[in-house]
Amino acid sequence: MTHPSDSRAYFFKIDTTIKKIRNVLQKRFNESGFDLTVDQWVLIDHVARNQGISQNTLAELTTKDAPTVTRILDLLVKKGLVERRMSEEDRRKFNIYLQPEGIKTFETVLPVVKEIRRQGWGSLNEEDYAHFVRIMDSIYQNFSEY
Amino acid sequence: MTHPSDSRAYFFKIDTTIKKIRNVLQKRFNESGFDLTVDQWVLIDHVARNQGISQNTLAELTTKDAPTVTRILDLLVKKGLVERRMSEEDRRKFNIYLQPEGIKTFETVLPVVKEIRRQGWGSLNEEDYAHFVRIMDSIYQNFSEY
DNA sequence: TGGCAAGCTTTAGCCTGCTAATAATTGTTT
DNA sequence: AAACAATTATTAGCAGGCTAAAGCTTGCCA
Repeated sequence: MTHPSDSRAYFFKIDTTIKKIRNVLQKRFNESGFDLTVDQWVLIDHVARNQGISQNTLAELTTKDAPTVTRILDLLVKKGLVERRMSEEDRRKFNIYLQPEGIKTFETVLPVVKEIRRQGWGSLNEEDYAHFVRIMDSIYQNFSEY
Repeated sequence: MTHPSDSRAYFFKIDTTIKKIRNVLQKRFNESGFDLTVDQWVLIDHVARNQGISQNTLAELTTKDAPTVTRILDLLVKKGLVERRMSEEDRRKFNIYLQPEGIKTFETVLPVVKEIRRQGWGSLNEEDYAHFVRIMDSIYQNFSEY
């Protein structure tokens, strides 16, 4: 291999790693009795930190597309974790709020997620993190034209 | 942030990066008139390099699950790119082969994929690649118990 | 003011990822 | 040899990612 990019390895490695992370999260959720998918958690996490956020902004922050946000919110509403309120200023928008049950879920799940994050990072250090961020951002930027 | 793992940043960054890569690949496929999804390409790539491979092995190599491999192969067979042949030694297995049309597709698409790999890696160097591999493998290993 | 473009959300349709269950075949064990 | 376990692939069902198109609402502009 003359240059790293000649191998499919780096696409594959990223793909494999994120799959692993998602699997571990989901399994831990299931073991813990959380009736929640990883992506449902991602939305809850963002809503908890941005009560009243619009679906649009939610989509931007999570890099999910609008239809996906709609569907995940449908499920969360059905579970009673989240509420859509018509925006006062702009009737095209919904403001999304956690219901009491959603707040409870957030507070219950967050420590578990944090623990998994720590476990995944393991003994990697600040310098590794700097490398990681620099490399991932670089790849992203190299595709910024798209 | 006292420790990198306290932030959701690294899960998110990996997720965002792989999404970006997939989007770029798919758009370039579409622009180039390839009637092919990224995951269909991944299977073609592996079959091209391992003619006669079983679906099971294909699943392992691509870290896809068996049902997904079944469905993607169904599509590739329908497109006439790939062929399932019953295994002689073990009638539970299929051996997968590229059809002439599939070989043509492989040879046409490969240069485009290579170009995108190079573009994504940009001016990152061998040392960066070593960091990248070490960090991603480390994360994966930290979850190896699962 | 009336019309038209732009923005927010939803719907529909396809593809992929995951689990659980099933069918068919092979391997093992007694 | 017969029963049982393991392996390979498929089917079904739910969830999420993507695009395209539609319905409302808002903003702009003539």
